[in-house]
Amino acid sequence: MTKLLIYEDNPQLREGLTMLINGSEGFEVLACFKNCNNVVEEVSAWKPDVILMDIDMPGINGIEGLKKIRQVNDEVKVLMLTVFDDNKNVFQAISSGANGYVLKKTPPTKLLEYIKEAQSGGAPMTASIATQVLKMFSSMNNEKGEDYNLSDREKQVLQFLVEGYSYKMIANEMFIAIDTVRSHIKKIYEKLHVNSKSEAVAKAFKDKLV
Amino acid sequence: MTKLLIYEDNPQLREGLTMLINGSEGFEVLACFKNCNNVVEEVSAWKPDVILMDIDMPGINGIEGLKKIRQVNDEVKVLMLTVFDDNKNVFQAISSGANGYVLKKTPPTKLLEYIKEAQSGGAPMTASIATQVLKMFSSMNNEKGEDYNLSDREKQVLQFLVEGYSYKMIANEMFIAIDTVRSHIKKIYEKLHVNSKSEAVAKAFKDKLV
DNA sequence: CAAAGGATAACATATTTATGCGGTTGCATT
DNA sequence: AATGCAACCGCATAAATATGTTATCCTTTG
Repeated sequence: MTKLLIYEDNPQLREGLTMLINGSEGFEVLACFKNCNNVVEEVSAWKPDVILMDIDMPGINGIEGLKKIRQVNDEVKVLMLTVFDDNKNVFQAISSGANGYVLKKTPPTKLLEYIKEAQSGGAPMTASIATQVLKMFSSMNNEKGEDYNLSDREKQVLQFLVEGYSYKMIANEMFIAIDTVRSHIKKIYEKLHVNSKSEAVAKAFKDKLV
Repeated sequence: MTKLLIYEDNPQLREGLTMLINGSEGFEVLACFKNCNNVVEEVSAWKPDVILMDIDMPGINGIEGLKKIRQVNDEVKVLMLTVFDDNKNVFQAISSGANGYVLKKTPPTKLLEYIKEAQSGGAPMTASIATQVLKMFSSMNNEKGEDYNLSDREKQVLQFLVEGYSYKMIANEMFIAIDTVRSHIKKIYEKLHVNSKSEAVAKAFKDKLV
């Protein structure tokens, strides 16, 4: 039995969803709310498996509600409902920990499928949204490149630099003399074409060496 | 009618997939190949709607094959098939332009659904993989967090630090005395709770202050 | 108006870093 | 056997950095 909570400000849609879901084998709507004002308490009290969360709500919107939930509960699956598939919300919702993102125009049978998919750890998304997510994903990817072929030891040293260690501390951590640390670092600078600690650190981040 | 190409080195699986798909209403396997050596030509010649691409193949693997395809064709949907749901491949595949990523153990009926979903612009993924994608997505976004409320001038200075400038250079760039640069940097260190240039740089990257 | 805080600047000093040079050892490839 | 290379170590020196203290000028805000 999949237990749900519904957050939706529109009374018609709220009723419609409730009837649809309660009328389906294996699903049960525990409660409905028209805003997220007490979302944390409600989720704690009802312990649902899945939450249907409308995005466009007056007061605390769905994304804010989701964030509140995630501050105290990483387990419950949250399926975002929305009319529009606009980029900004999708990104926000997903990076705030939404488990799925579906349009309200999704046909009833499909919606039930999505709920089950969310419950079992999937990431149900309307096609148009899935495409957006993949686009964002691949566009933000940075296609590293340079190798610099640092030796193992050099990589370790660079790691320590990135973590803010001084030469002395690195020498201690690695059980080598400080002059050896110097040697390594000089080599690293040559290979990365830099000539200061902070440049090396910056390059390490930029080039995803760490 | 959904037209497919299949790339899969294992003969049994290749046959099995072909039979499954050809035996289903609305699907047609145009051709099968056991490697990606001529993938570009083959795709151009057959013009499939969807490609099933095994990841683990000898020679040119599925990811490389995908990349080759994407260099000349952004339209065709590519569904990656794999035995393992290991992180690295998922990331690579998606950022190389895969439309979906499913495990080979996916049951036949589900697979057909996935194919249709891919064709209609969706992003079909096995649940475990979808979860990974969302995790990556949300971890890489991070949403700053700390504010540190650096003043405008301090932000500028930090920016220069990140770009590897020395105090002297910063003083020149900003038309202020080097001692003023010191003052700013001391303030920055206090606010960021660090005490060296490279730590500040690292923190700037980590917290996306730059 | 007074307080608060940002931006500017100077001076002093200890520590750290960058860079040059030199070297030994041990392992793997040729 | 010879070569190359990573890893190790030392010494020296100039430059840069970190830290403290103090002080002026200006704008914002209660």
